[in-house]
Amino acid sequence: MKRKAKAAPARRQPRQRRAKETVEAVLDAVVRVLKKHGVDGVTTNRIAEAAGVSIGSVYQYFPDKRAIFKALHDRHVDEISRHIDDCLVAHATAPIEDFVRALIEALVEAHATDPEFHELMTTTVPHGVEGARALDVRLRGVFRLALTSREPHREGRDLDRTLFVLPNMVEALSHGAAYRRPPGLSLAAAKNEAVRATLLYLARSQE
Amino acid sequence: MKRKAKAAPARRQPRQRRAKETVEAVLDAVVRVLKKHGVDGVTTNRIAEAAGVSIGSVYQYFPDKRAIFKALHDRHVDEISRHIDDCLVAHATAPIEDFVRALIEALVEAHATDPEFHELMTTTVPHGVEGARALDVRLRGVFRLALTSREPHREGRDLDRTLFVLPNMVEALSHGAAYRRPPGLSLAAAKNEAVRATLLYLARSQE
Amino acid sequence: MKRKAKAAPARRQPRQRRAKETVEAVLDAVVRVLKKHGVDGVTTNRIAEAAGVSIGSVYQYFPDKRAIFKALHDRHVDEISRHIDDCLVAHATAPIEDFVRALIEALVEAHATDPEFHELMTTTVPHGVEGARALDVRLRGVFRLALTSREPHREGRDLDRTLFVLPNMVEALSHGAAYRRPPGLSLAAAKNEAVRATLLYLARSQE
Amino acid sequence: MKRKAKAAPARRQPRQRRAKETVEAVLDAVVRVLKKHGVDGVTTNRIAEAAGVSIGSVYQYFPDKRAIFKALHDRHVDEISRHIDDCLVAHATAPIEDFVRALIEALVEAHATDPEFHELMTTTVPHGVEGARALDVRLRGVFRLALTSREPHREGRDLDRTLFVLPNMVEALSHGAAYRRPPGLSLAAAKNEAVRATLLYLARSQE
DNA sequence: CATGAATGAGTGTTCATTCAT
DNA sequence: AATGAATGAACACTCATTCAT
Repeated sequence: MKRKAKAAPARRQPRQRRAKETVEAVLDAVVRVLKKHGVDGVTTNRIAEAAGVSIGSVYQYFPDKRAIFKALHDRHVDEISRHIDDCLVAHATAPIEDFVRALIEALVEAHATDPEFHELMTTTVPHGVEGARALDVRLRGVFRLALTSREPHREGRDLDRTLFVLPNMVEALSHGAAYRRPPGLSLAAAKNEAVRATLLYLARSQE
Repeated sequence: MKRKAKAAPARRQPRQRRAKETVEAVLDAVVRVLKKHGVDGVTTNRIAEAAGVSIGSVYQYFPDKRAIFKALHDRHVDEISRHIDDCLVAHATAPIEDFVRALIEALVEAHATDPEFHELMTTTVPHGVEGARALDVRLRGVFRLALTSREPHREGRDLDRTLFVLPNMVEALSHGAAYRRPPGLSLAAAKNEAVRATLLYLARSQE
Repeated sequence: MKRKAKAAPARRQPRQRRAKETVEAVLDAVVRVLKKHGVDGVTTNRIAEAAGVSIGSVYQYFPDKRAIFKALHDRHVDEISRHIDDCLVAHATAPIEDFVRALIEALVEAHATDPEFHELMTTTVPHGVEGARALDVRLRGVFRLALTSREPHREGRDLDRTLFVLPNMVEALSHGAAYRRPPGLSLAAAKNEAVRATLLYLARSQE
Repeated sequence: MKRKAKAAPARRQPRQRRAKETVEAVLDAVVRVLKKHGVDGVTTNRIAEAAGVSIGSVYQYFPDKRAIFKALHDRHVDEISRHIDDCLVAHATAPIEDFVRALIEALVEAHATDPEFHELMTTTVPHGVEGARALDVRLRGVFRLALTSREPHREGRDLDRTLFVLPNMVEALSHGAAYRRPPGLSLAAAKNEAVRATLLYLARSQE
């Protein structure tokens, strides 16, 4: 019974795995081509070659070139989102300060791994307006959760103000620590100061 | 000798005026084309048409297409820089808090005038890495001046940390107030909170 | 000896039936795709999908795309040829006028069944030069037979002239009656007039 | 006065002449490429090269490839139409038989000049359905005029029937004489027989 | 034999740039 | 200096065809 249902997944699994692999290979290839040839040097054929697949296969998985860039941005957002979520659940019951510290450290870490790539992505690769907002919106949602679960009485104007400053501040300082530090400031020092500044604000956010 | 240099001035004045006008017309045209056709719809011929000049004239003033985008970014940076400088001199002797407040208000104002354009510029128009850093660097210089002129004893690590947080914070909150507010928060409220957060940090920046 | 020839038949029969079915399915699919997507929309993959077979199977029966179109044309020519032959044998001893009438009626009928398809075939689907001539040549042969069997003395110039006009006339008026009638003329009326005009010529063809 | 009005045409004339020349060069190039490389070998770049213009210039005058083919067909239809019109006015007061004879001779002549090209056009180059009908419709209009101007009392069913047969017959026999003759029949003989057959029908068309 | 994912040569087309007028 | 027709390198993308499964 249910033979079909059983048999199908067994075969679709490798197919989906293959697809996933190809998609990943293409996105990784974009990064490599981007670093080597610059934005204007990123052609679909070059991507295919760098990915080790045929140009036809690229178009099997992406409707057009823009979709490739979009997928790359989305992958980044997804990765960051995963880190954010991990922090959220890991410090669900801990003081919010711990969560904020962990969050900033995770974000800095994520962007410091390959700052060149991240900077190229945000400054040269065209990404839609909504793409730029995605992380901001997500961060806001997470902070809303983190705050209201701990201080259920907070709401309205006061909360809105805090939820305006926190995401923008955390994102800017994380990026800044990763690749916009003043010369002479270490990554660790920048990270610590980012945390300190954020907690400082958080402590007096509801005045 | 120097005949050329002597003969020219009489005619160069009008010529330079004409040139300036054309350059401005082209840059304004880019903005219009950008809004109407999207980034991918910005072609040099379309720019020329929208500017009311021939494509040949565009190339009289810009070596290539990238230069046009660069000039547009530069114009924006210059405008912002002018605001920053104005604030700096206007509050040279006033408490630093007054300067910070005026600065943020000026920046928010500048970006709130045409948020659609500014967001398009930062998210869709390719701008070199150094272009993205220009404002950051400038802001850092200004803050260094503002701080050291008032508190000559501040220096080293402490100062670096402050000069890391302040520019990133001010820029992010200014942009955020202009076009990344949470729904339900007014521009004025966001601006005030941006100021409050910044001053909060500033007050305890040297701990 | 002839082992292969002996062993195969038992299995070849069903195989050939299967093959015939697939070929027919493919050709029918071309017609459907042609009507729905236009000539430029006729891709081999779309044909395969519409035929309910894999693209690989299509290439099992057709060496390349042109062969598919050729087969479609051939099928049409074969069908028409069958009608022509039927008329020929059915009126082998009858007056030639009866044969001509029956022939034209059969041809009109054949093209009036699906005029859209027939018009698309002749106007948009590329068919080799020889393909276009096939029916003309066949028709000429049939008329030669029909005439010489009845009037053995006819020959030479006179016969050539008649064998030039008749095929062209019959074909043109048959197609015309099916899908190039003036507005306001019924299919039946056009058919009758086509017969009348042809018989008129035939009656005085040897002057 | 009216200086502008006078000056402009003087300059637009050469521009339009140039445009016309380019368009003609492109269409002529298509014919050459078609004969040398076959339909599938007709690429836009090859056309441009054969025409001695850049591919960019081709696209200055034609929106896409199909438009090039369409223009080629249109040019043919226009040329034929001109011949038809010439016959019409040249024999406006002469007996209709003279007009028909002149018409067929003109059509045969027109297609016999380059039968290879004309046959390729109708059998291999994709042309829209309406394109195929254009000449038929035009011919019908001309015959209507020729008939009603001479025999004003003809109308209705009778006229419709005649206007169905004549265009189809004339077109088919003209094409046939040009490149579908039976082997052994000269062009002149075919032409004469085409005329004879048409006049035969015309003489008894209103029975 | 059937399948359909993968291939990649080749195409139509764009658009930044030039240069004769 | 201004013009804008002409250029052609280069690109995104398609689709006939193959072949491993």
